Amino acid sequence: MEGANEAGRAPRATASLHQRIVADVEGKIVSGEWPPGARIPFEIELCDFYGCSRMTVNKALGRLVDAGLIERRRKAGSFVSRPRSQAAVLEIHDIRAEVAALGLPYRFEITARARRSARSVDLGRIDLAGGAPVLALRCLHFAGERPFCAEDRLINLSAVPEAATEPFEDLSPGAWLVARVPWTDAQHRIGATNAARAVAAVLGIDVGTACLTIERRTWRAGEAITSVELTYPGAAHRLVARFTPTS
Amino acid sequence: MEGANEAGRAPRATASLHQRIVADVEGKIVSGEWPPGARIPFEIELCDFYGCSRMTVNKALGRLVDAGLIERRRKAGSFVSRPRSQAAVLEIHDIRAEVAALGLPYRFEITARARRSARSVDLGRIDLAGGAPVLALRCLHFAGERPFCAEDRLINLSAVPEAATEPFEDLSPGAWLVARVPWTDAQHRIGATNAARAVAAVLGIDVGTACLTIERRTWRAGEAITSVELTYPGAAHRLVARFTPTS
DNA sequence: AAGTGGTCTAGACCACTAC
DNA sequence: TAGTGGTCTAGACCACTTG
Repeated sequence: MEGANEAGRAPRATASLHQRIVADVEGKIVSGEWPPGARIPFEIELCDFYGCSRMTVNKALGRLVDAGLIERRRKAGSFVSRPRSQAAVLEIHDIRAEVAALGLPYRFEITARARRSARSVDLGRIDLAGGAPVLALRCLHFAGERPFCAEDRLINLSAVPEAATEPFEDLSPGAWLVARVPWTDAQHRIGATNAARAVAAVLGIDVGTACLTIERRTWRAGEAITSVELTYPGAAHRLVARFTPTS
Repeated sequence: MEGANEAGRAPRATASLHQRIVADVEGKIVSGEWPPGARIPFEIELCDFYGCSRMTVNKALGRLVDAGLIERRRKAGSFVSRPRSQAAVLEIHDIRAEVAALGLPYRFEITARARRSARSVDLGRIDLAGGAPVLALRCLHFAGERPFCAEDRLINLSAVPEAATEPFEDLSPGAWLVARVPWTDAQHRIGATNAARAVAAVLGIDVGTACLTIERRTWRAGEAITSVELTYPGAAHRLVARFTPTS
């Protein structure tokens, strides 16, 4: 075919044509040349410009829709999106990896462990019926000699019965669960609290020190798997998130 | 064509065929039926199964690659990805929207405003050469009668000269920037700090109260746009993030 | 060497919607 | 109603990688 020889295998071969179209249009948008709300060329115009078929242009523009950079309306055309809510991708690293990133040796200790039926105090933390069997764990993570993070976790033993007999010697409860139990949904709540006496004691900080708390609940197919509250000494820790374009 | 009549316009018409293929494969993966590392059917096999052309299957699998659910290797086939790092999507709402979500009336006040050349103290906060013109703003956001969040912002006037004369009457500086300046990269740091006297005074809280701090820096094409530090009274605020599968 | 995915085409029909 | 995007096809060639 003519188009294939003319543009599809163009000398700048390394990138495919639809990738080049994506990059070109993206460049026009982020540079401000095509500002939010502007109409970008119709598919047919881009076909002429790049000397390719409509499918190729359509594929490229489809990716830009997925990326949230443009919106398309039949008969009207394609328009540069107006940014709506920004979304940051917060990577949830394993605590071992967080400590390793600091260049410090990592270890953890299980400081409390109890198998029990879910009590009323648990029900606010994990999405269970009263009386369901749970495993309650407390765990302290160290970076070098210093406590790095205190963990308070509930595991739903109906969903993960193997946890009852797992010693958690090599892998921390979090790492063990991630490796073993696929999750389909989860929720985070991130906040700041003044360290209560008990937390201050285990973390080796003064009472009242600001701490970053991360509460994470995980479900698989609607069934609660685990709920964990992580407490980091505030001065010693920052969550770092990388932005992604509107999505 | 035979395929088009048989499956393309099937009775379950509402979703397109490639969307249905995406949903089907995604279901097999998240349900665990196709565990991480498993090979999924070849394109040709899926073509037979759905009675469609290779392009349609290819489009669907391409989306799953983008979503990080599968990886594809020529000659070998397509495989369910092994989860790497978990990532939570943290939605960065406009503060007005956050307050509105609480059902409270929103307003903000600009409490300080200065145009100056970047000083050494600024350079740690924003990615600029010394002497570059910046706009320094302090802003207080209210939920009802109570202070909700204190904002301390620097704007690079080389990148956004219009900010110099913008009164920020209708839109807060953050909302104004989001609407006006497309960003290409940004970074967040989330931490906890004990309220210093100045912050405690403006937020109406006791000195030492744990506060959630969010530091956000934004760039466009490598040029710093703005840097903002938001301080929320810790007890009054939680960041909520929703999990997404591996990405 | 064979088989897979990666890409592209030229055309088609349809649905939606702006005019 | 006309024009746009949404979707799909049947075939083709290529590049890569595994066996």
